[in-house]
Amino acid sequence: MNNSGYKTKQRQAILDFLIENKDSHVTVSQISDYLEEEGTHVGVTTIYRHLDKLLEQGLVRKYTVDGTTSACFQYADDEEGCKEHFHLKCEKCGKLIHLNCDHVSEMCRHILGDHGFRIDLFRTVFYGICEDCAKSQTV
Amino acid sequence: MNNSGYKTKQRQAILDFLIENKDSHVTVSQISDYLEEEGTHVGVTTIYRHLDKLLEQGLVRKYTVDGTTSACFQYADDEEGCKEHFHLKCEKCGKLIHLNCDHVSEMCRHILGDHGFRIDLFRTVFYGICEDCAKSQTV
DNA sequence: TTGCGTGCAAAGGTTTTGCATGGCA
DNA sequence: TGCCATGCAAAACCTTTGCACGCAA
Repeated sequence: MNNSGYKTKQRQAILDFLIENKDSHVTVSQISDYLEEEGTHVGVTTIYRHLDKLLEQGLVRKYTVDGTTSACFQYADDEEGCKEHFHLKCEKCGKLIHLNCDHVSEMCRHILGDHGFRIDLFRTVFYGICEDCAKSQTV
Repeated sequence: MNNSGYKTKQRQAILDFLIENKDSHVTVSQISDYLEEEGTHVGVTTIYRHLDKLLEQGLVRKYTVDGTTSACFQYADDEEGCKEHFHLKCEKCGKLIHLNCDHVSEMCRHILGDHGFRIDLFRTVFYGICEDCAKSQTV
């Protein structure tokens, strides 16, 4: 039943990094760059292959964020909190804000209950203008 | 004030196809293939460039759908109201739902008030699964 | 005629595949 | 030892850019 294959240092390094960053999402190049800096070189081929396996096992999620060219991966923490994770993307400065908010979670349930639409939280991005940019713009 | 440029048969052919398929989304290669079959060859470069312009003008929307590698485009009709309501995009059937809902508007104000983020309603799209697809999927 | 529009080719970036070697069990 | 894992190189894609030519106004 254990289909996770051999225990190798590459697999562990990738998994460690994903877990370490489970509150946000990372790209393959980010994983690659980080491991390189750590002194643990892992070929991108290996990273892609492990991510594919982890996807099948449901240990990570894959999604694309509008405006980016590469896929994003995030460790799939099965515990409560992580499913209520939203993204706010500032159209001005490009900043990506990770938002945990009860109001938004509730709206989500409302849309499912009253409109029958199940929102994919990991894929949905709110576009707009962040606080900092709004300030500097108004001036 | 008319920034739509010259009237060319390529531009018209692309626009026609988008309008014809305004109920779902299409990829660049689908546009290219269709026009090729129609006997109207249009280079992909031209298609990309027109789509970029149409995006700027707000005449089309751009999406990414999980499982696909290429971007999806959809004609944006009824321009008016779209600045005042949300959009739900079904990842299964491609349907675009225009949602007028007080709950959601309120959440919008909450995000502006408590998180300082002004959501751009025209650009923001909620990805997910619509009621019909959810039913047929569960069987 | 003027200047944008077009399309080919090439470049840039991400992801996948082939194949020989390396390493876990 | 037997296999899967790894990583390099190359291929396969999607998208963008450079440049010369075409065409709308």
